[in-house]
Amino acid sequence: MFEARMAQATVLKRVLEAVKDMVNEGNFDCSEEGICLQAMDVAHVSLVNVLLRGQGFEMFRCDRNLALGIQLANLSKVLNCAGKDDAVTIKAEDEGADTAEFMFESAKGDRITTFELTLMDIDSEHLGVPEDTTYTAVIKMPSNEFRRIISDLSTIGDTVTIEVSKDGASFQVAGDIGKGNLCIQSNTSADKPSDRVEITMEEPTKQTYAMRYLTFFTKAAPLSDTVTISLSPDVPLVVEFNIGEEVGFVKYYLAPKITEGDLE
Amino acid sequence: MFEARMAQATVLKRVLEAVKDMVNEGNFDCSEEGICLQAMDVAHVSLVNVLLRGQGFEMFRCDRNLALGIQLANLSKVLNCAGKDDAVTIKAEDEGADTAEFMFESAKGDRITTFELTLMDIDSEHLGVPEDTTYTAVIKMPSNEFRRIISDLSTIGDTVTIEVSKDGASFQVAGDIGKGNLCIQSNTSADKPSDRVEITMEEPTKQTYAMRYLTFFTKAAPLSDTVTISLSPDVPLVVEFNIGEEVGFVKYYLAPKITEGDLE
DNA sequence: AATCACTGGT
DNA sequence: ACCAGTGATT
Repeated sequence: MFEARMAQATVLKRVLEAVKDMVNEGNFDCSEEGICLQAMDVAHVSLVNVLLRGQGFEMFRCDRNLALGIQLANLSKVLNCAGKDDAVTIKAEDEGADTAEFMFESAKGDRITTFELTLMDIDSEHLGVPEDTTYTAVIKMPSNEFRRIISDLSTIGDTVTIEVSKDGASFQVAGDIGKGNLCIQSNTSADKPSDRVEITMEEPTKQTYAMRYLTFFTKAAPLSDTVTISLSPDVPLVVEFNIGEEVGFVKYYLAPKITEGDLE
Repeated sequence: MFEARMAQATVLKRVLEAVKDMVNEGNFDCSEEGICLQAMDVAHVSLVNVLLRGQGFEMFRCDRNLALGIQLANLSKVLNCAGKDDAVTIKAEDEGADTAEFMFESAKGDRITTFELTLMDIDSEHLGVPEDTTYTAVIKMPSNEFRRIISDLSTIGDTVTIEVSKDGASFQVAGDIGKGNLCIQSNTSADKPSDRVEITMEEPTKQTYAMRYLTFFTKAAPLSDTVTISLSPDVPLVVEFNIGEEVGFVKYYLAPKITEGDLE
């Protein structure tokens, strides 16, 4: 038996908003640790890794590990039926469950909605989620600022070069109408901690990425006030949004583009 | 070398909002006087004349006259990447520059964005901007009120007749669903000077104009609290928005429609 | 009043 | 997946 209750269904809703445009289907791997989803986008270019820890739930019970194979568009539809302040309870049988139940309860308890979502068998492709990598450059900034940067620059071109040097971090783009270059500096003294920008650099780093995927990644901004972007030469970029203090995270990975500079 | 810095990028942004729907491309003529843009709409029916005086800038340096040929949609895209309180600096080389640089600096100075916009050669068609004309009727009113009048009346018909007489100014429209007639009177005693309406009349004047272009003209309303509309029989109407005290202006010209009345 | 963020619709 | 309209916020 698997059963978990989350006070804020909107958290789950936002998680789905953060992945559904990129990934069609995935296994929600339930274990004592929590619920984990790892999947690649349709083009197998980028990877998303979601964890909702058991302790982030009001109630969490997982007798045996199980994988709930879900069409994300369907779950998203279901979650859109949750009210503003609804709590959500997820239930599934242990053995060969072919449905999962999602129950929404309004804050006042005067409305209960349940959905049974048909599960599917999904091959859990082996995904090489990079672990314990150290990065040569890390940028922490307000997630809305990151979203704005990507949205602005995407009007100019479809690849972005991120360069971290002692001068700060710069986002560079080139396209038909011209070039753009946006620089930000560390700002560790903003009034609100969530407005702060922290750029840490082991060594100067410059890599190029496909804008399209970074645009997908910014869909997770509503989950978190801040985002952390970690890069190193020739290894996948990580864009990480933490959920609550210890509730979980959404991490995206994206390999850099091979640029002419790399061939020299 | 041309270099100019304006404290409020939003002024430039609004100027572009005021012209880009009407005009596709134009030369920004830079001289010691300032930056001037004159262009006709795509149908060559109306004319827009923008001046940003050098003294309206925090810094203005123009060693030689030069014409920056710009696709207005592209510049508008770039300006939309400016933050709310950003300053903007425009730079171009003197000789055969094929790009212009637009640099935005956030108020706190912790974010700098630069764009290099590709320039193009644009034939400066000779535009007969009417000068030193005296008008038989002039209406000065709050720009939002003018915007509202045009927006309201445009739902009824596609031409508007403006009539200034000793009774005030009236805007008349006729269409399938009926007729509209909106009258305003001088009101020189409103608390806020910008709320005042001043109608001055040399002689009674009545002319008809295409609504479509007046609607374009109202896009400049965010630039100025007040608008001045000047008309005379059989010469182009002028709709003028001043920018700041002495920063510059946006003026639109539109020839009256030949109406049956004129043929009598 | 204007800008931004969010939601819902195409 | 994008856009536009609406609502909240400064």
